[in-house]
Amino acid sequence: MSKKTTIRDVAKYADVSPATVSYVLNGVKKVSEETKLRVLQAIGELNYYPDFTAISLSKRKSNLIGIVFSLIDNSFAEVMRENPYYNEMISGIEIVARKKNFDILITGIGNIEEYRSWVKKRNLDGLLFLGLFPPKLYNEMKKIDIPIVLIDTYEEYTNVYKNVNINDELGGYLATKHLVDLGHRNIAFVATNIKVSLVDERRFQGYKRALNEAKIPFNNNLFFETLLNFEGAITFESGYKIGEQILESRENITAIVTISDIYAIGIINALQKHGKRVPEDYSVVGFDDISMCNYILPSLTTVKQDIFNKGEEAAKMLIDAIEIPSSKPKSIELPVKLIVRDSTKPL
Amino acid sequence: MSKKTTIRDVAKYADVSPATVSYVLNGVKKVSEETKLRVLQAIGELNYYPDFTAISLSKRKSNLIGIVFSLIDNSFAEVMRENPYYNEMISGIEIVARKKNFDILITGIGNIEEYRSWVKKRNLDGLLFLGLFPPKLYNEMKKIDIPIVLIDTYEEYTNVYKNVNINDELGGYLATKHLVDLGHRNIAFVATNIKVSLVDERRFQGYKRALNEAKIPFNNNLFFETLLNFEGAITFESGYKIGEQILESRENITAIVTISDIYAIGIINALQKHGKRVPEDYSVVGFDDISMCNYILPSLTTVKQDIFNKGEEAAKMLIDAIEIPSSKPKSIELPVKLIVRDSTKPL
DNA sequence: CTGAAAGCGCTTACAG
DNA sequence: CTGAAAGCGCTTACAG
Repeated sequence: MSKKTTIRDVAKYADVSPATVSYVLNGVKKVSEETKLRVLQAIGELNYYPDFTAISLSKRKSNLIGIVFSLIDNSFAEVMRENPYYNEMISGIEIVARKKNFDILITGIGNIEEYRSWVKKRNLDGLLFLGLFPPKLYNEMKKIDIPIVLIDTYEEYTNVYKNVNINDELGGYLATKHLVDLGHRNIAFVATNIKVSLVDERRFQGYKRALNEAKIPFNNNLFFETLLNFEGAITFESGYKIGEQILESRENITAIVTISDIYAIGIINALQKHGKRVPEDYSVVGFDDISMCNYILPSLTTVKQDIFNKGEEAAKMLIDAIEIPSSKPKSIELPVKLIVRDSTKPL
Repeated sequence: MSKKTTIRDVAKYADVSPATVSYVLNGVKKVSEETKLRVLQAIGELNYYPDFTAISLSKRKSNLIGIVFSLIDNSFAEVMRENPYYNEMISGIEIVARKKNFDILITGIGNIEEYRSWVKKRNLDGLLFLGLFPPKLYNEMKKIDIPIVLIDTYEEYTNVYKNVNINDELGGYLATKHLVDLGHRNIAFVATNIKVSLVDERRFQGYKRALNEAKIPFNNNLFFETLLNFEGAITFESGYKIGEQILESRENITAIVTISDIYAIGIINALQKHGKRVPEDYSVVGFDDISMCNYILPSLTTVKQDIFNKGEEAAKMLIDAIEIPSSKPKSIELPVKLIVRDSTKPL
């Protein structure tokens, strides 16, 4: 194996100093056209690629973005495993990161100590947080002086960090309004946990607004939560269990609003396995519009959000913040849209 | 913002040289118990975290593993987007990487030039390739002197690199045998492209072996391919289209073997939308056993592979190779298992 | 057992 | 417009 080509080799070859090579590489200072050409040619002939590690060390900038997942069982396994949601998001992030010459590092964070050491060790330029984290972590974040963009989080943190969200309240409203318009009155709402997930809380507000407008009183027996703490993932399995609870309910439920397509699919499966039909017996609305929605029977009515674009926007925001460090906290709110398919029908 | 704590600060605080701090950090050479204690304490009190960038530069080792996806449209978007397969795999990789103090960098590779510069720039310690790449890339790989583990690839490359696979031939055999045992004779086989994907080719061999054993002649009209080149992703959509082709077939097909659950689900959807029933009119077998298989109706009979474990094994193999560079090319073949659910029935 | 010094491959005031 | 030199934060022969 040959020795690595360094800036010094290029300098020697082009008969200039390493500093000059660095100048042309960085487009800094005025280097004469003639010299620049010689250097560029040397770079080409020697097949030279600058070493990012060295650049990071001397520039104090790594061109590395960390994507942080909340953890379960010491791996982001559970969170990502079933839900194509995260695939899409990461895809969006990656595409803009690469365009801007950043690489992405993915990790799950199990505890604060792990987080702290990880960020410090790697000299990350910026961080993207996906989803919900324990409050302690947000405090820890403040101590670390790099740009952070939060995705799918609300409330107190919003005022401190940048973030990108969708109009969750409207999403909950549209889903519910759709069912109300179809004549449904006993509409269940299925969330993870609205105390813990402010995203779900907003959607729940939208649900209540739609009921309110239709003069339908809120009935707490129609409200279902799947999780008790931060450690829950959205899985088909927990959707399925909620489906069974709905079957046991005495509230004469005819329609169901959920905060995730995964839940909706799990619920529908439970209903169908117990001999109920969708949408004849129950109308069901999902949330997200993952591609699968089109390929189950019945196809799933859902609130669409552009997850890929969410990833893109978050990455752009972060990279902007990295490049112009003065930028202030701000929020982007992306639109949502109701997609009507075959899992809902008039009562 | 306070200045970063360096090894020098620690050294000063503990009243030793930076070299000594480095020794205790690396557990190298014998440092006296007493000195070591002082250093450790200084590290704790100053809240010191070694800078990986600096370590990388001086050790010539980044503790970074690259996960490389094959690309479409300049992002790994399409490949990953619909298929939870990759989630699981990455989860498995991440969990062992983190345990061993490696971080993972994710990228898609659009062209060779991009690949080359990416690997060189980042001083990656090792590479994991997911899926299929153009032959040119394999040649390029050889030139770069770092450990590589290929996942889901076969043939000439196998002899050069390490890789982890499953017993694909057996998978194809088990799926087909199951249908044969149920009395089916006209069994379709759906692949991406067996010229391009040796994985699919092996499964196809298994399919033919099962037919052979049952004295059923191979009928080329029962063989369906979805892709024409390297650029295809496995999507519900292409499964759906194959489903429509199957409906149009005059071969009196009663059963279908596929190389992916995603295809199977797309196919079933097409069949159902056109008024056919599964398994009454068609028995369908998937491949992979993604979690969704349990939550569609009918639940999907499939060939299970442990994707998570595949990721773990690949990461272990790679890290071993990084730590003991002498290790030779080798292969791991993971088992497969038929999971019978409701999408298949006796003819 | 411990430390001074050179080096990893780049960047960047500073001087000319 | 160009270069010598110091520095980024570590590691590692080498010497003692």
